[in-house]
Amino acid sequence: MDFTSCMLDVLGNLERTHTCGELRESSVGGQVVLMGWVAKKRDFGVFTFIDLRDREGVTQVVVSEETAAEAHAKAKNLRGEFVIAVKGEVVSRAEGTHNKKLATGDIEIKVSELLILNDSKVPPFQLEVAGSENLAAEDTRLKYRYLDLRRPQLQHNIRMRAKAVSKIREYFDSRGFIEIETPILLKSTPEGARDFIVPSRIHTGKFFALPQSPQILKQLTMISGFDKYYQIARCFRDEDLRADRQPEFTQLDMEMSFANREQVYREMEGMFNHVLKLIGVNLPTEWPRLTYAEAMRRFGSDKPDLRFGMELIDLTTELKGTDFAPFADVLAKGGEIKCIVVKGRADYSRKQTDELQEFVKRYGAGSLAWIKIPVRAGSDSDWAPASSLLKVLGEEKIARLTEVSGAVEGDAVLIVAGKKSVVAAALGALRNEVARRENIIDRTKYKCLIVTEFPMFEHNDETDTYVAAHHPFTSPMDEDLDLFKTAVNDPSQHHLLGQVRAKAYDAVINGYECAGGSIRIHQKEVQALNFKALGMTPETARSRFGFFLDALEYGTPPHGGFAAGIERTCMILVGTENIRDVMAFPKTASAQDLMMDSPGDVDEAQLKELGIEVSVASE
RNA sequence: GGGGUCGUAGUUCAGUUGGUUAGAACGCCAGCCUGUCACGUUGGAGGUCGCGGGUUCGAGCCCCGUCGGCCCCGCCA
Repeated sequence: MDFTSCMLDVLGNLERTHTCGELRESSVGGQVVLMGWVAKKRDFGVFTFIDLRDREGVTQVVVSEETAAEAHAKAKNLRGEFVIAVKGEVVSRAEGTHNKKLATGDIEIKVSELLILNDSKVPPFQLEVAGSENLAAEDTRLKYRYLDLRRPQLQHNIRMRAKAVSKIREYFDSRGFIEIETPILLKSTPEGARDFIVPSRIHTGKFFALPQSPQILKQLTMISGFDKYYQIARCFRDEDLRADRQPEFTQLDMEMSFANREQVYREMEGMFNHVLKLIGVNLPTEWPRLTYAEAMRRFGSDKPDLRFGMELIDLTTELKGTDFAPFADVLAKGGEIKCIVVKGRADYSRKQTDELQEFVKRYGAGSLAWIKIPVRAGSDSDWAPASSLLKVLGEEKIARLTEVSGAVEGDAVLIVAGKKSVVAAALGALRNEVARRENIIDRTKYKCLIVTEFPMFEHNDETDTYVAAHHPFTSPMDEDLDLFKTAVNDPSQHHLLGQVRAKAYDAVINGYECAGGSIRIHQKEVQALNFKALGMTPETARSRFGFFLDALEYGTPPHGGFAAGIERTCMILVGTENIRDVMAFPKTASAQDLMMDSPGDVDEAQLKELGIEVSVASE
């Protein structure tokens, strides 16, 4: 037993009357009991100020030697993060000692009794520091996540998340959707992301898999006749992490029968509009729609941030027939040359354009060409745009490109040439990067849209095969059904698969893909066609999805739905770019939990019982 | 799988061309203080410079390797 624990008090029958965030001038004169953590102690000898903190706020309490000698003696022993209860009178603060920074700053508690309910070690980092840049490094805070969560910012984020989920339930309940829980222990399907697998003890050598999403199960609830389903579903994907990706995450999962795309859009819009009201944002009842093709053409992205313009401009036509070899080469291979215009940055330095060049190279672009149009000073006869392409294209061509780009004096034009997918990826990312650097994004704006008509398949260049762009139950567009049949059944027309569009869609807010979904295939013939398109034999399809194919044969209604990322939605609600800011107990970028130190070893006995032997590959 | 970047006191950081005893602020500990709220004030403690190896008379600094955090590409139906 150490020294401090000898002097701990017991709570007994004492009951808290108020939180640390609610007392105001109107409560003056009342007797109250507050409980919380010591955020700060200011000792003045004969009296002591304590900032008492709980989840609702901070209240200043005063302990005076003169009026409460015993409590004052105890207060001497208080340290940061001690847990205390104080009993006392709410008093108005003296003239000139009000604290405007505190919601409770007009009053304080004149303590008559003080209980030390628990002590605390000195925290490994300071919970309250001025400026987020002085916060302890994230790994330190993650190791002591329970302490980091005491910070008002994280308290706010986690509570906002709870409110968002509550709003989602409120919305779907009111719309006649039924919440149905689906199993966490499922069967592995080697499609898509890597599964987390769980060994079965009873069936030694067999494994469950954790859901990447409850996709098939929610479709089965439609076949079961529930008509409208939703679930706040935990999902697991064993893939590498990012600032907005964790191995386990939560999604709002919904599905509805007898619905067309517009009806699903309405629920998607309705839900987000309901949730965004939490932060006082009113999104349009009907969101703008953009086809995938148009989004890629204009923004180089299937999740464009519409809070700013800076759209991609096509220079391909203007450069047809150029004898500049790199461009001619690109055009001969069916590639394209596009640009963005950065307003007012004709003053980009060599260092800055070099940095932007390095940036686009990450996306496979060979280089970044530029034109800078200086502001003409009076009757300057030597005035001319500067360009990295001046020598190879000539002054006249540069002038033409400038005109086509729409750039004016003072602007910079950034040009990328290459394969269509590379140009889109590089310029789409560059558009966001430049907007961030130039600080042209209005953080008070919320811009949403629905991206429609995603491609049904993506081409894999390495294997020269087509893979499902969404998932293998996504319905093709009615208009593309004949094209789809031809592409699948005529091997010589296989490449047409790349042109088939799906009834798939995403909801995008401020450049974040917040939800995605599709109308599903409900007819077994079309489903069989799709498996064939993906290179699956009927036998393979049966072994993987037999139960589902069986179900499709018993009167499956037309149906569709979507899934929305809870974390990404919350990131928008609280204005963070870090997914860990909206999860109570997140993992690091290497998929570890620094607090509980997981993943960890298991006992040899446990492995034996499961019939598992671990052989770590030696190097 | 690949790339970038960071790692110095409990925390945030500084540390010059490789050169004496590695510094600052906050925090912590002890004392003083009747109105603070970033309290003030006096004094004090606190370091495996991520880890291992190498070069050198001498390494926080240079080289090689390794571990970890963050970010990005691939991946994420």
